[in-house]
Amino acid sequence: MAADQVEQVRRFNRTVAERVGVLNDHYLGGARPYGQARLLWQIGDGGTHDVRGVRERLGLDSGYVSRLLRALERDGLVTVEPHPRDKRVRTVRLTEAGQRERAFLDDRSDALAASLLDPLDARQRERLTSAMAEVERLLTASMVSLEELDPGHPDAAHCLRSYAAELGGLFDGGFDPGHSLLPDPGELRAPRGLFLVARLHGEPVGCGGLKLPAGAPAEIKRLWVSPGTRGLGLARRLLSELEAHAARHGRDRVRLDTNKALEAAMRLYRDTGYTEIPAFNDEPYAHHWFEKRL
Amino acid sequence: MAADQVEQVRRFNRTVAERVGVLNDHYLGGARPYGQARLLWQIGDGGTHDVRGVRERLGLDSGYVSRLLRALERDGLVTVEPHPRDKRVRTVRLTEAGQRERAFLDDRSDALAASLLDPLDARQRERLTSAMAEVERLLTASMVSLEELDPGHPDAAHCLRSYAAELGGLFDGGFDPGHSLLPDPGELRAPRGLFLVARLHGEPVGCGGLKLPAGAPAEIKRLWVSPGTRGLGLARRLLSELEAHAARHGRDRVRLDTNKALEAAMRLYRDTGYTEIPAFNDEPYAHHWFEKRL
DNA sequence: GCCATTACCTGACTAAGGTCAGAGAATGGC
DNA sequence: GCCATTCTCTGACCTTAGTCAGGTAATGGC
Repeated sequence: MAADQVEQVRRFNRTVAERVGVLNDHYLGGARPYGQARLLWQIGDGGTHDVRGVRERLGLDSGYVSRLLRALERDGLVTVEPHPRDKRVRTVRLTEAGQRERAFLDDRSDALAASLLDPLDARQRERLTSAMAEVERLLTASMVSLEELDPGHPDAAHCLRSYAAELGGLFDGGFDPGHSLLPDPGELRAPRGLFLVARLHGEPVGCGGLKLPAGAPAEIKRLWVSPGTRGLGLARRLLSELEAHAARHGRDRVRLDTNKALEAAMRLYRDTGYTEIPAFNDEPYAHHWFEKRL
Repeated sequence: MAADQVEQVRRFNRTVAERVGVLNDHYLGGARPYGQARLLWQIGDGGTHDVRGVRERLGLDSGYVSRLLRALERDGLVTVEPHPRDKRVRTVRLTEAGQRERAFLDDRSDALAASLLDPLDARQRERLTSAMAEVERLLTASMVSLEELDPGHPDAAHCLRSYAAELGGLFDGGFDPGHSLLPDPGELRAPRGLFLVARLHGEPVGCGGLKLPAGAPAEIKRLWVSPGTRGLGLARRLLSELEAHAARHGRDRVRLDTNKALEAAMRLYRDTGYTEIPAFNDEPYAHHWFEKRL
């Protein structure tokens, strides 16, 4: 890794995290302690929420949240009631005053953002916001982790279901994995193959499988990226990781088949060094076959 | 201001401040409390520093710093000694253990930065770091504030000295403000004119003066931006602010003269709507004269 | 030599953010 | 109906990051 890139990231962390933090304190501080504000924000704007769920999303201690809720209750910003169906669980909702407070915090946040944009001219604002979007996008991409999972794992299954559902909508005549050449994802289990799941904040957001048939090229299967995380280069990363696994298992070629409806996928294959070859299987859903030498 | 830009800035603040913060805690937390780490960092890598100076740069309470120093001293990371020439002042320096600790924090910071870059491919790293540099640059630009100061104010005087020193190096035959048409910056004092100083973190980093002669167009003088803050659009901002002042004082034209050595300045003038006109004064250091209708 | 000022230290205090170990009530599986 | 589990709450406790009001020693201007 280039040292000047590391240095740039460090400088960014220092200046931005610090300066934005200072401004944050200036604009939002004083109004309400950070913990309470976070809670207020998470509870949202009117609906009821399980305390449990809120706690989980914020990753806070149960006792701590309880105390924060008492504080907000004392100030008349929230009401807490037992869940109608499970009286162990308690639900929380904002009162009108709570919604006003939340709107106030919202305004302060807007004011903070505006104070950053205000001294800049139109062109600079444009450049700042698009650079911010880029940083955000790439940081998000870098928070995605890949993990080798059993295809039967709930997260893997989730991805496979999403994959099938999406293809069902795209292919003429739908898609039924039971009719494909890979009716059983168990073929993507060691030692006959492997299955990778990509996660963002713990949620599965993509997957890819590799078949490792004995004495034959490895084969990419079930490459999928969730709609919300496209454009992060995730498919490319899954693909290159699967290729690395294939190489580690002694294969010098990787093959795959794909459907004509999957144009973005085919573009990816061509961009990353795959070339189209004649059909090497009789997968009913495939129109194109590709190969790459590793 | 565009609402979607405000929204983008807010999203950026949330995700970046939070995510980088979390990673920061993960990598740097536990090692040493933030306050101590900051102090350790500021004391630097071997030399001695006045406690006073360190405190000032970090903007911390004297009592607080004293306590932090005691803690670092207890851990054998720093030694504190009276200043040889002024025994009220105390100087602090890192011990060897302190330097090791600082190097350790340094490594952790590098590891943090690397952990962000690591999952990305070369192209993405390139894009991330350049977007980070852009964000940093523009946020720095937006932290610059303009203030109307008396030209005799120490910060104003600092800018004027720097201006003269720089021109002295650039012009054939040097530059002596005493020989220019504005020997006395007092002409840039209300009601005959005004003087703006740009500050970044309190330090003066640029200036610009406006002469408001009765019954004549306003005149831009002494426009200067410190070398370290060039490329932030600061000159453009000073210029447009001065023009706004001129308009507020009822002028419909602004004029200025400049030296042929100041190519960047002339580019700026042309870019922002100035057109070259015949000499309107006999300024000995000028080769070009410009005017803009407001 | 006096005295205001400067630099630092100490003690007392505060608020926020958080952890941990139960207690108590409700629930679900058997 | 019993019992382990789940969910929330409470009390006790801790660390960090400060702030504020003096106190002490050294210094510099007069």
